[in-house]
Amino acid sequence: MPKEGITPRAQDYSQWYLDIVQQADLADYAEVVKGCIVFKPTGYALWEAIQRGLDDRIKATGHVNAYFPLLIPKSFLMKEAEHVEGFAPEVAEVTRAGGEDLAEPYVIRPTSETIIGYFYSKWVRSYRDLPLLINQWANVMRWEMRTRPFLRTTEFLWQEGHTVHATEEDAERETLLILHDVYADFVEKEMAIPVIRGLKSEKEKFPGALRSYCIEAMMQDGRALQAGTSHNLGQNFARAFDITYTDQHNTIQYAWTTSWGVSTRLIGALIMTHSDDEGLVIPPHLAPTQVVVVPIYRNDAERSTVMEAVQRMTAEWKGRLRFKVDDRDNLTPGFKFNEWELKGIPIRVEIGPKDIEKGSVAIARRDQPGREGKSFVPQEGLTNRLTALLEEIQQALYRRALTFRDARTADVTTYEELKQQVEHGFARCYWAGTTEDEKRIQEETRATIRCIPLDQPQQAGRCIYTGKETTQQVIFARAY
RNA sequence: CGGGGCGUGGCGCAGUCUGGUAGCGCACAGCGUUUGGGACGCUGGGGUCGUGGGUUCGAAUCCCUCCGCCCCGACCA
Repeated sequence: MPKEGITPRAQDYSQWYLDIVQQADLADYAEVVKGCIVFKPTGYALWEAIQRGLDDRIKATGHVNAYFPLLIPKSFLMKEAEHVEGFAPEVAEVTRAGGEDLAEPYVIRPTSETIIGYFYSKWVRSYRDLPLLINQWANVMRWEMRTRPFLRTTEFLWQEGHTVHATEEDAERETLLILHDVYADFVEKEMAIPVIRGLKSEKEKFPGALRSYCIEAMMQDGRALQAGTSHNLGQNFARAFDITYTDQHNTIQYAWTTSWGVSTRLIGALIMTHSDDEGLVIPPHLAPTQVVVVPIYRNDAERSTVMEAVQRMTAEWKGRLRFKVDDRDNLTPGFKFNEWELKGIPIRVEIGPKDIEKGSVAIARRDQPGREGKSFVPQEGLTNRLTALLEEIQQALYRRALTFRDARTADVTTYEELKQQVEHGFARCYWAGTTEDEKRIQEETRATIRCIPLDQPQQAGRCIYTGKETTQQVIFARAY
C-alpha cells in the first residue's frame, strides 16, 4: 500500500529520503537560513536518544564532558598546515561585533581541535596530568556547497572528543577504544546498523591527523555513509599548540592527541538503513516511543470500556516499555495506523470492543508493514510478549541490514569489475596504489576508498589498479 | 562554481502563451453523521500572486532589475 507523499525508493531514492524526513515530521528546512534545518520534536527526540546512548559509553570509557567557545580566533585555525587547508574554504567568519570591526576576526568553529589545543597547552604540565579525556556536545558550522537534511547541513550537532596522551601507543589505544567500544558498539547494538571498521586512506583522512579510523555503513542504494570517525592526531596539534609535558625523567615531551566525533548525520544513516516506502522505521532500542496504543470504539459507552481496559493494560508497562496512547478523538483508527507506521513506531497495539470480549489485542510490527505484520494475541502475558517482540524486531532489523550489505558487497579483481560493482554496492579488492591513483579512480567512477578494513585476509593478491602484489584490501564505494 | 527547475492562502498546484472581479485539491474552524487500514455532508475563515521599477484605462499575466529556494554535478561529517 503506497503511502501518500512518499516517493517509492525504486523510483527516486533521493526524493524518497527527503519525503521521509518531511512526512515523518523529523525536520523542516530552515528556509531563511541557507543550508540549515529545524530539528522538529520528533527528529530531535531521535538525536536525544543517540546522545544518551553515546554519552553513556563515552563516560563508561572514562571521559568527562566540558564545553568550549563557539568562536575561535581566526589565527588559531592557521597554526596547523593541513588543518587550514582542509577547513579554510568552509568556515564562516565573524568580522564585526558591538558596532565595530574586530581587530582579529573569529571563525565559527567547524571543529574544535585548535581552540581546545590552546587550552590543553595551559592545562597539561606533567605526565601525571595525562591522559586528559574530555568530550564536548556542541554545534559546529561548515559552509558546504550542497546540503541535505541530516546528512550534510551548514550547522550540525555532534559530539567531539579531544584527548591528550603521553605516548603514541596510548593515543592509538584511545583512538581504537572509541572506534570499537563507543561508536561501533552503539551504532550496531542500538541503531541496528552494521558497520565496517577501518582505516582511512591518506586521501580521505582528517586534515592534520596521523591516522583516521572510521565506521562505514551501507545505505539502501548501495552507497557508503561514514557514520563515525576517530583520529590519532599524532603530535601534529601538540606541536602547533605547544602541548607539552614533563615526563618521569624531567624531560619536556610533546604530547600525543586524539579527536573523534559523530554527528546528527547518524539520523540520516538511520533513515537510509531501515526505512521503507511506508515511512520511517526506528529500531526499538533507540525508539523514543516503542509501543503505540490505538483504542477503537464506536460510541461513548464503548469508549469508556475500551479506555478502561487500556488503563489496566498500560499500568503494567510503566518503567518497562516506552509507550504512548493515541486517544485523539477526531481521527479514525485507520488514519492513526498509517500515521504511526509513517513515523516508525516499532509496535502498534490495537484494542477494540471485539478484543474486550475475547480478552485479546491486535499487535502490528513495523518491520513488517501493512496487514502482514498484524496478529491477534491474548491480553494475558502481553507485557512479556511485547518486550520479547521488541528485541526480536531489533535483531531482525540488524540482520536484514547485514544481509543486504553482504549481498551488495563483492570481491573484485579487475578494474572493470570495480566500475560495475560501485554502481550498486561495495567493491572489496587488493590495493597498492597511490593517492594519485585513487583520485584518478574517483574521477572515472565517482567511488573512493571508504576504508581499509581492520579485518584483513592473511594472504596476498594483486592490486586492482597497479597489479602489484599486496596483502592489503580496501573497500571502494560511492559515498554520501 | 557549472547545469536544470521553481517562486500564486499553511502545503501541493492551475491560471501567464492570448492583460479584464484570484481559483482548485489537501489542511484548518464550526455543526452533524461516522470510527477494526488514510471517513462523509453542509457552512466558514484565510492570499502584499518573491522584490523594485516600467508599459497600460486596467498587470499574477507583457518588458526590465534584483532577490530567494530546490534538484543534479565538483567539495564535504
